[in-house]
Amino acid sequence: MPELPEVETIKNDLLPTVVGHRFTRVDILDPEIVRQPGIAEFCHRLVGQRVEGLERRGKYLIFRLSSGAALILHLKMSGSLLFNPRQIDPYARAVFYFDDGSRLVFADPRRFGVMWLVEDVETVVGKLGPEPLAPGFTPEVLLKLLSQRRAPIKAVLCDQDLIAGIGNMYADEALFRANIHPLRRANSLCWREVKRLHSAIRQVLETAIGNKGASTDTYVRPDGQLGTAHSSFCVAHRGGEPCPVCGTPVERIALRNRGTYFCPRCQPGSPS
DNA sequence: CCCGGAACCTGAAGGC
DNA sequence: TGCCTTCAGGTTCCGG
Repeated sequence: MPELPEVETIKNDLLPTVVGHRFTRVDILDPEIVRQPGIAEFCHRLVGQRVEGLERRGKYLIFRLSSGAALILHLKMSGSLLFNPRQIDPYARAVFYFDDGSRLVFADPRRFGVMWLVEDVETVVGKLGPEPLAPGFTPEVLLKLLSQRRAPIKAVLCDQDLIAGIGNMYADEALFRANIHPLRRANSLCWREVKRLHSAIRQVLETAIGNKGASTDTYVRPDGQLGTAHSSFCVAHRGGEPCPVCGTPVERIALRNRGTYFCPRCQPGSPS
């Protein structure tokens, strides 16, 4: 599942290969993947544009174009970007061709992935909360966000309008490292817990970026390599396995229809 | 506004 | 072998 570390890795991998090149052709194989504008206009306005920059915001990937417009991609749960793949991917939804002969394939088995071509990036990413790795994201900022919510802390961490980029797996990992039960109400955390959580969020995300993302499911890097971040996960996707700290079996509960993994001994307490 | 649940989608994996 | 259920989960929509 591409979350912040996976999208950051894809951005870093693609940066040297696409920046400075022009789109010469775009094939849309699944019309559902284009959210805005219509397909014909999307292709027409993209072809001929040079990529001036590549950025990440939350889980969104943003291609800055020479016209001033931007191509924005969201991989959702199962999307991947493949650069010059050897074989045709059976789940290819769109193919971009560049002026140096290279091509970029947007593949997505579950068909949730989407793209926009917009003049103003803010119309797509405008409601996102702060970047958790930006200097301005301090423990004080986190405390303020959490103090306004009484939903379970796990659900709040995954809310993109509050903090951008954290998804199911990294929320579980951050809460484990901070020794906080996922069902605790967000506004019940004390200052020490907020500081621990702030530090845990940054550690978990930075470590995962260093490991080039987590290949738990369909995620691959543009060159086809897998990320290795999942091998150092403590609880995420590890139901029944022993906690690496105390040996207690990792528990799995459902929260908002999402698997939530935690250690009942290292993350004690329940709601309230 | 806040919160929780369902829906969208499809393949893998496990049970019987 | 084959059918059925569960799991995976980012985002959006809807009802309370």
